[in-house]
Amino acid sequence: MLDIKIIREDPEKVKAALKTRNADYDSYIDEILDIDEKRRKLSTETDALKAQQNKVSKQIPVMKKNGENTDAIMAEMKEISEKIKNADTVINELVAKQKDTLLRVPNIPSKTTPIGKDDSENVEIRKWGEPSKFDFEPQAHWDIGKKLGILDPETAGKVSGARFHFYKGLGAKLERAIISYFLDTHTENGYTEILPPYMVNRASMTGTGQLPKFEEDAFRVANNDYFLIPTAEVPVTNMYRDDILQGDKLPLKYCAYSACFRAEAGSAGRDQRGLIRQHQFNKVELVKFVKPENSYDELEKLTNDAERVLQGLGLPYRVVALSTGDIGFSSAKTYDIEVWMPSYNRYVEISSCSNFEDYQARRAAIRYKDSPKDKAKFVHTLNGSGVAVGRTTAAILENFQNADGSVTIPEALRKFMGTDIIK
RNA sequence: GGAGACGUAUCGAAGUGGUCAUAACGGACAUGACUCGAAAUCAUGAUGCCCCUUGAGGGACGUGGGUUCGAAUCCCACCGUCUCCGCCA
Repeated sequence: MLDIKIIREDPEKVKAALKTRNADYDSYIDEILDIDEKRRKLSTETDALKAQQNKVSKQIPVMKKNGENTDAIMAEMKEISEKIKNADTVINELVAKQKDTLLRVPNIPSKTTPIGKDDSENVEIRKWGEPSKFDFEPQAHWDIGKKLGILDPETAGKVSGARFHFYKGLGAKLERAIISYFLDTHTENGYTEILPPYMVNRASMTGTGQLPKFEEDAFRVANNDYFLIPTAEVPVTNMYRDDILQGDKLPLKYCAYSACFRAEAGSAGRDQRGLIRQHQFNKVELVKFVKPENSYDELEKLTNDAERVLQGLGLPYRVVALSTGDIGFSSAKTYDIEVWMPSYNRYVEISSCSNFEDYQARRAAIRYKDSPKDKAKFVHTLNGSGVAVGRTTAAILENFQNADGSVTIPEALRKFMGTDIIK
């Protein structure tokens, strides 16, 4: 959520900044300002009435004690009371409308985010390793998985539906090994491990920015107002919703494995085969709560921490800075890490590392104080996949496949797998 | 699922319709005294948050409604916590 104060101060600047997202929020900003003006005017008038009400309410018991008649003054107060009630109803409506509109306006991109209309204008920052080369015709991971008997989307189609998978035997064990390897690496690197709830309430989904605008992307539980989490970012970031943290405890660093659930509305036909786009997938997420002055350094570190696990597996990847037209709704700056995927013959997103600055913190009211006397300030929140597990499985199957259809297990996973090859 | 209790500052907690939410009382915290230093003790002191046209302004007692001239206090709904019973991995 943007600070209403900066919108009030310089609406044109805000509008211009949002236009770099290749979208137009002018009407939202105008509406917010219009409501704001009405609200402030009415609020000031009503506050004066309330001041009078408070004053007289203190006089009434004194008058009664002195045996004076209060009928006239109470009748007068009843009128004021009515006026206040009516005005408060209107104010509440205005506040709700303003908040709802404000919640639908995305974050302002960082000045360091490259300007661009969409993903075609993302900027490659660095590469690690070289795209895998084969002296045979490489197969896609869905074919490898099927032949090895470790991936079974057909049965999942019967049991659940499209975009679900059964992992079997060493396939299931590989997924579990990757999760363990990721978590071990991050905890050794100073992140505290969290296993969060997979269902959260509406306030949490609003806090991180999934609601109110993107409800169709989420799975909602029918008999509760709960949502299946699209990422562990949601429960982990909301751990501190409405809290004031101690400044000397920052930065807080968490890593969390969770299953993730996405409706994938609007992606019909894309990535139909394999593990790339599923309704349910596994992911290890990194989340940080930091002081504003450090947040961009922390973003670099967080991205490096995510890269570390790919390096450990020997998977070739590149890092790109997303352009203003491609960054997510809540983000000010995002680096995507893309792993080389032979079946796509290109790099495919496996992690997205973002600095939200105070956008989520303001929505979720996550603040900190350096000392008890200081004014509470919003923290900056960051998160990034560390990294997507299903896509890692896919990348391992494809990049480390052998001519005979077997797959070599990366060294780092062998202690979890108990084998060096799936065949 | 059934029954009951409870949600007030950093924590415990008092207040159960009015002129103590500048929130009693206690702890924690800060400063000082005592001490080689600490603990204990004594003294003093500060303390949150939100809104605005910054005023001897307004809001805020889990959240949202209602009753009333006036609600932390009474009523309703919801959320959460705890205890007992039932069920259950």
